[in-house]
Amino acid sequence: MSGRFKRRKRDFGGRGTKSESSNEDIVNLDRHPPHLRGREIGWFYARRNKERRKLGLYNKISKPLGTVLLSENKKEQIQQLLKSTSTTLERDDTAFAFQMKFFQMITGDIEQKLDSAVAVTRSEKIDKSLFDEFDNRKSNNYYKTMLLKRQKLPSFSKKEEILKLIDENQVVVVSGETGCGKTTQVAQFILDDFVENRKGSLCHIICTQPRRISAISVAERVADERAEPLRMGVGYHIRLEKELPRDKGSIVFCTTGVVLKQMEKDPCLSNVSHIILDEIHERDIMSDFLITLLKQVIKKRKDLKVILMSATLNSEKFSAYYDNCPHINIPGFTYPVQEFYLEDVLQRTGFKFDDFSKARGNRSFQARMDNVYRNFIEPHVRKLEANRTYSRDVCIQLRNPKAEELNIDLILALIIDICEKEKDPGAILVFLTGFSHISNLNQLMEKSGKFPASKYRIIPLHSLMPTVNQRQVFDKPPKGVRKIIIATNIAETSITIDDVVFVIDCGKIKMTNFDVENNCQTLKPEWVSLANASQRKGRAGRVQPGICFHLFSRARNMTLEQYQKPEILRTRLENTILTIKILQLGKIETFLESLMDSPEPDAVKVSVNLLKRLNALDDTETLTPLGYHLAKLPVGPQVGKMILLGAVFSCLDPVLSVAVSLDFKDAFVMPLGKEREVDFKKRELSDDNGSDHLLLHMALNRFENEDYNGRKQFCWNYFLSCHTLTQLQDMKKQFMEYLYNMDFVNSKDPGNHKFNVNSKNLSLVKAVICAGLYPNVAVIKGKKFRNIVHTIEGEKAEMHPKSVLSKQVSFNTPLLVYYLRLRSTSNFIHDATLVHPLPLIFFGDNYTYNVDDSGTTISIGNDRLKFKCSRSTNLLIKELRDRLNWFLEYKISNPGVVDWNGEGPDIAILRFFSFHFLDHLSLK
DNA sequence: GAGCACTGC
Repeated sequence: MSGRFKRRKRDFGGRGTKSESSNEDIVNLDRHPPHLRGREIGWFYARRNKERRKLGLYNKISKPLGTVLLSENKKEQIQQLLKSTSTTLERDDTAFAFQMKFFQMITGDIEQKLDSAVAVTRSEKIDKSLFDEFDNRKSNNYYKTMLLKRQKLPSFSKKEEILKLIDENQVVVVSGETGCGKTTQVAQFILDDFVENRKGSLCHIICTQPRRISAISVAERVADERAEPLRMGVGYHIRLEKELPRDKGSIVFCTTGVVLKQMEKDPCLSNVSHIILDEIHERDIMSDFLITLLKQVIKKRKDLKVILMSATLNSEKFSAYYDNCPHINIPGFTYPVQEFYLEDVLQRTGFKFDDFSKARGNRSFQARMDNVYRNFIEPHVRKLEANRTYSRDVCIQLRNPKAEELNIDLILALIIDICEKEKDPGAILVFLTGFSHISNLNQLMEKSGKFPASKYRIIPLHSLMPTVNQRQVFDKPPKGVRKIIIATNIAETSITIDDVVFVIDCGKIKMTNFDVENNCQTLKPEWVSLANASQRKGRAGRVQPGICFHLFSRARNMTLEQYQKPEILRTRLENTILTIKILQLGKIETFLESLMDSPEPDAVKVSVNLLKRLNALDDTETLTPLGYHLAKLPVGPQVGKMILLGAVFSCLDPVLSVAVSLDFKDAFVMPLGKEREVDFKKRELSDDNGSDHLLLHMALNRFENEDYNGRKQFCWNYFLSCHTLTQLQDMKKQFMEYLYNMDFVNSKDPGNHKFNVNSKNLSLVKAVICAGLYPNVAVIKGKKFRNIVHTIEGEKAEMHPKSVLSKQVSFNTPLLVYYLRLRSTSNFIHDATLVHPLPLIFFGDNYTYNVDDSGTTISIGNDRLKFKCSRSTNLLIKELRDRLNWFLEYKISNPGVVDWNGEGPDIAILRFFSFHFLDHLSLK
């Protein structure tokens, strides 16, 4: 048995994969091939340089970044330490015991677990009490009035048909537009039917919702309709908040993620009789995942009923996916909304675009695109000309390529026009793409002088603006005052404003995508889908007939996609892959191929490779002990690793603050026009510590240490959202629960001193952040920081202006780690922490060294980061690094609270590492 | 010099 768990040469960071290039021949050529002409030559060099950068051949990363120096005194200390700890780190027996336990946890598959599924059990006593309760309620006056209202909903007329279909089939698709009442009624139909037939104890319904707010509000609504408080027959369960109803004879509204997490423990969904998946047409990852997973579950649980609910458009797709299961459509009810398009708006306002020939960026490219547009629009304009429904001017404007760009002046003209001509005093809701457009329009409206406060209430609405939580969005304004809301697509689903009568839809939406080739996320405006356009339109008809203006032509409307791309095709897949693994769904590719829409194999490969590099998956794509823990934590793998190391290094509180802020969202708000002030306050709070991540810690830490009034004041002073900070605080507590269940901590208070021995040691906290975020490393390019950095993948990137580092001018290290790189208007790194070389040398993967005439060169991460040092320094660092990584791997495989006051030799290494080393290493 | 929107026992 000895040697089975021998100290391995592997890094804690895991093995890496060699970078590959399909263009090696190009990279190696010095000059372009002679047959190329003109622009082709330029493209050749651009492409070559990009490839070279990716291979690390063409930037300063290829050279050593400096020399690592250790003082003689320090060397002496390390030698002592190595001597004193050399014999004690092999603990084969305990490690092996854990391995066996772990092996049992990760092998096996979901089929086995499903085999043990049992049907929901019946209790006649409960059946009777539920029946009596229901019978009593029928004479309750409030219930009766609510019932009258419910009976007016279109879904009520289909009640018997829906029940019959569900009774006769295991899977049913119910489709219907907003207003048909399917979300609130279908679950009640089922429950009431069971109760009335004296089998209420057999009924426990889960209904999933894609958003937290809808889960709560639907639950409250349904409980109200049943004239009972929450937690009797109706409840909800979302992350961090739950009001659960009784076990039997009840309905729970959950977010999809909650159900998926529950299925990690109980894939059979024991005790559940019906699962309703609502809003599945939105195609978010979690419901796509659940739809596929349920396909396996229902094979073994024949008594479990699945009801898929979607919008009407495309609902056949879901039915087809479930072997053409029966499908019922409920007609919707909303007030009629008249739709107008760009040509109508131009006619109405007489608006004229700028001359399109004015230079806009890359001229030749633009000229080509302009031509494409003119060819596209010409047939449509010809038709309009023939019909003579629109003026000559309108046709001229439609031919202008600028007609396809988002034009704030046009929107302003339209708003003014509505305000002048439309007698109805209803609110106007404008859909824009983002912060800058909202800000611009707001300014233009102010400057125009046509919107005095006495007659208009203008409300910008964006997730980063404090207005989101304010009442004024929903309040009906006084008589004679018109409300104008300028919003992002937050007003499409998340925020519902009832008194809207006019909608202006700019036709664009910002979408994230995952660019596999460049291994980065993108955020770019795109045309809306028909589903978006119709959702936006629907916002005008909630209380009375309305009008919707789409700012694109009818010709463009014909080309729009029906739906947005499913989320699973637009995002990184690390979390999805970990979920597949923890649910024991077998081979990653096989499961992903069985989804309704499968991600590209390359996208899967990129994510699998990162997970291997993080040492979460081994070469056979099996979870490692680290991977097992990461899959249990509801965060991305890098943030999860950071949390685990925060526990081991006893700096848990600050690391948790950073982790939850990165994974959820930071708490900073951005009132319109206060951008500079916010930046200033952020820098003040960050105290020049060279880290956006520590800033997140500072914000939460200061908040937690204040009393109620102090918190309010603090949030006000530093542009922070009290609500978000409280949520973050709750999330920290939730992670303590997880860590407690995993045995990494033995109490649930994140501030407990036992887990925060080193929390004031910010160098150590930074090192833990670095260990988590690796391999997201970048090198600052010049001596003077001009915001330009190179990632170690060889991508050129720019520091995002919101980062505190974007204003910093001098640096004591050329290295930084980051969480998010997002390509929007530029390739931006959104957040960063400056790090010294040593944490990278210790936590990076693929440590190698090379000795030649010029001395010793250490390199990290497949030769992407190089440092010079003396021979003896290299040997010491290497040995210390091996010990540390071995110990960390041991700790992860054998979770337990690290006793920092203990005298064990392993503690000696951790203590040495955290107290004596991190900032004392100089780089020349 | 810039920030679509969601979500996790």
